[in-house]
This record gives sequence, structure tokens and C-alpha cells, in this order.
Amino acid sequence: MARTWTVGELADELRVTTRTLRFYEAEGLITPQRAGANRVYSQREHARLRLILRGRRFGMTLSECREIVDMYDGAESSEQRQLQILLARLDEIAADLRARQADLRRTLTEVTDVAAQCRARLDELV
Amino acid sequence: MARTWTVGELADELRVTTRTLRFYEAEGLITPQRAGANRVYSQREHARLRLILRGRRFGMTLSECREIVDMYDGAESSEQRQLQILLARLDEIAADLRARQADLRRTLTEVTDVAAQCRARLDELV
DNA sequence: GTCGTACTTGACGTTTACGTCAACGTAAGG
DNA sequence: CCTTACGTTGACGTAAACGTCAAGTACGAC
Repeated sequence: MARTWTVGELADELRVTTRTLRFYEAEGLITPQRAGANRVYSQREHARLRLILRGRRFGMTLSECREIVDMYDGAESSEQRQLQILLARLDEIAADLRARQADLRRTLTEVTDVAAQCRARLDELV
Repeated sequence: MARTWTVGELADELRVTTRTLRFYEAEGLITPQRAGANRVYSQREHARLRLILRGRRFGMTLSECREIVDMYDGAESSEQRQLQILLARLDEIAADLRARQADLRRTLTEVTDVAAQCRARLDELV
């Protein structure tokens, strides 16, 4: 039996509110099953949500997040044309991520430089 | 003579609108000089803005951006207590950035994996 | 049987980060 | 002198991403 979650459980685990999970559903980012009226989240939703939340941490909008998670499904498509479009988009995204990496590296260098300056100033004051 | 910019020039160069620059000023993120009523942006503002916009690309809020750019000024402070606080905060930020790097690396790996899957599927279809 | 807890939908509120007028001043060009 | 281009402030609008009630349902514990 695969693990499932209620809203509350999943919200707790992912450190978001239940409101957020319902909102994401209303936006079509996730589509949990139902047990009567209650939502039942499966591994699939769990995985998608982790991707979405990671995207959000990088400042992506929800629709950008949606685009990405939807691609994970699309990769099993069998239509050549679809796959080609998908692949092109994935390469774009990868390029963007690499640019961000470089950007992040620069930022980190700058921050550590300022910290080093700070330490130098502190040493002078001794 | 150090280079200066008008709102329009700087907005064009940084690829934002003049509205954005005025908004940032209203929020206290930058404080351009004036030539009469007109704003005059110097290297200082130019540098701060580049930092701010980079922060924004990483999903930071404007107040988080403000905190960071203000630190670059604070590093020249001469009060020991101030410097220690600043340094502690900088180390926190650096740690956060490193976490983001790892996160970004994972994301990139996943994206390239999906792309590889795609390519495999495409090869099968030949 | 009612108390507490967790779930439901729906509606409205809120913050952030600007966009979009409106109404006006000013300096250069034809 | 008039237009055009750029600048100014001020006020209001807006999209995104939730927060915050309200009102109701369902279920196990006591």
C-alpha cells in the first residue's frame, strides 16, 4: 500500500498551510483524490509539491512552477513533436538555471568578501 | 568626472521602468541626488540597484534586498558591536546562499535527467 | 449526546511590487 | 510660438499568493 496524506498531514510535513494546498489545487497545480469530500494526497502530489515549493524558493511564479512539474509528466509522452518541443524548453530552463548558478556564485563571493572586510576591521580594532 | 544617469537612462540600462526606480526610492532603497527637481543617479545608486535587482531575481523581497545592500555600507562602520552583529548576519546569509546552491544543483540535475529521458524516448521513436 | 478535532466550501481581506493614468513643469528643436 | 521629449508628484488600479474568517459536515472520545 502506497503512503497517502490528509491535507493537514501533508501541510505539516511540507511546512505550508492547508490553505496553500487548497489554493494550489484550485490553480490546477495538484489534483488529489477524494475520500468522500476529503482530499487524499498520494506520492504523486507529494513529489509535485516538493518541486513546486522548490521553484517558489527560487522566486518562480506558480505558473512557471506548473510548467515545470507538468513537464515531468510530458516526458513520457509518445508524440515526437511534443517531445521535441518539451526538450527544447527543458534546454532553455537548464540554461537559465546555469545562469542563476553563476549569479549565485558571484553573490556568494561578494558576501564573503564583505564578511572578510568586516573581520579585517574587527582585527584592527583589537 | 564620475558618470551619472537620469531616471530614463538608468531604467533603460537596468531594464526596469522609471516607475520602479521611483518606487525603490520611495521605499528608501536608493537615495539619488537632485539637479533641481530631477533625479541624478551616481555610481553608488547604480551599484546598489544591481545588487537589489539580483536579489529580486532570486526571489528576495525588497526589504530583504534592503538589508543586504545596507550591509555593504555597514562594513565600513567602526563600532565593534555593530561589526560583530553584521558579521554574524553575513555568515547566516552565506550559509543560506550555499544551501540555495545545493538546491539549485539538484534542480539542474533533475532537469537534465528529464531531458535525457526525453532524448531517449525520441531515439526509440526513430 | 455533545465535545473536540479535522475536514469542507466560499467569500472577502491583505501584502508586495509595481502599472497606469492625470496634471503639470522644462528644455531643445523647427 | 508650438510641439516633442523627458522629467516631476500624486492617486488609484492590479496581479499574485496566500491569510482569515464564516458556516457547515463528519467522526471518534468521553
